[in-house]
Amino acid sequence: MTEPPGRRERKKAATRQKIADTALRLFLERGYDAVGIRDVAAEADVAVTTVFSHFASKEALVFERDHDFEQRLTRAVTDRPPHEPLIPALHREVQALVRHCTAEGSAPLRRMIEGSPALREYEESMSLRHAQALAAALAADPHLSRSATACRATARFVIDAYALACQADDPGATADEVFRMIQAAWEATAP
Amino acid sequence: MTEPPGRRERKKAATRQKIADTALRLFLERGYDAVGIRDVAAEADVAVTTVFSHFASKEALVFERDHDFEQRLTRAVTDRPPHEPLIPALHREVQALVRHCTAEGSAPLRRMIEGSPALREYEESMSLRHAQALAAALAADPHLSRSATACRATARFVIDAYALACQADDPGATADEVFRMIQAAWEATAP
DNA sequence: GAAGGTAACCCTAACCGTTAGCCTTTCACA
DNA sequence: TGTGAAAGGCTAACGGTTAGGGTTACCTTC
Repeated sequence: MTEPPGRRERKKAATRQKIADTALRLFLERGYDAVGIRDVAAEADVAVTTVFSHFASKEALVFERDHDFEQRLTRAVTDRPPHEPLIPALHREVQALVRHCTAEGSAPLRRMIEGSPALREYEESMSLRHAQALAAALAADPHLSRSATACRATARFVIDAYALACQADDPGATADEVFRMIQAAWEATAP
Repeated sequence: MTEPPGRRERKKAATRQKIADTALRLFLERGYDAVGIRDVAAEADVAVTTVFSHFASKEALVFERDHDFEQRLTRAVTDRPPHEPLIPALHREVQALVRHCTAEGSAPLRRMIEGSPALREYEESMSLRHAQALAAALAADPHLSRSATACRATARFVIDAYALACQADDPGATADEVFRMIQAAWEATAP
């Protein structure tokens, strides 16, 4: 993953990283709204067009590492031991993700996101994509012969659990409680 | 509600309506992305600033009548007969809302919304607000002594049911199926 | 190792949604 | 009738985003 696949791609990755690091630093220093794309570009010493060739939007600069999220959720489904029940596997993974997102170091970032309507909206739309990916993973699992609707609903419920837990006072307990509900909902779909 | 409370307010309402009608017509004629705010303002014969004094954003022009939505959901909770079970009441209301949204005349509008990422994202963020209002209504109901987490989760599940049903091939059956899951989830939270 | 192709990057200028500042008209109410 | 305020208008600008067109640096192939 970190091996050199050619100078060109290494330079590209370095540029991307420099932009992301600079952006996050400026956002945290001065506030998201107070920093313009032109500021980020200038500070990272690249052109504005270069920023947008690496990131689809200003908001995307903040959520650089969210590829993980989707993959971790779907892998919690696809990579679980055979015959391991689905919901506890998802529960465990969500708990880990919630801990990651409510960890000490993430507090300023979290506060920034909650403070910006644009960022909250963007995060919401990411959640929708994650739910769709998770629904696809559920539908593809041969051990779970559930309807497409049941898969889609369960996927959204799991994303809801994550979102609720991240904002809750006691994230762990909240995730536990919501997953009790999800477990019951899932069992109600048994064929 | 439709009585004349003074000329000024009538004129204001007329302006607002004219803007909304013009916008929707132009959007459907030429496509959402192909119509600018300046076009809408010119065609409605008002200033751009007037458009934004009536609507918070371009997307809001499309969802003019969504105040209904939130109120209908919360009223399905607050106005239901005493001791009527919660979930069937919500189920019935969601079915009605889904029928409304998948009716014949709504097809072009629906297609337009689905075709624009900006509109989809906006609708998502509206959903979040609706879920919060519904969660508040659930938490306030004296007959349902459930935890705040249970209320919030159930509210999101209900919104999920609506969203899934609106996009499904068979909206009615989809809502039924998801509400069977919600019923089970809700029962699992009984104190 | 030289030649050609192309990916990454730069610059300029613009588009579009949105807002600020300030002015004019029109209504409500004393 | 006069006065304050709300609704609306005009102009200019800001900030995210993109198009167009050029330059450099890397990879490939001979």
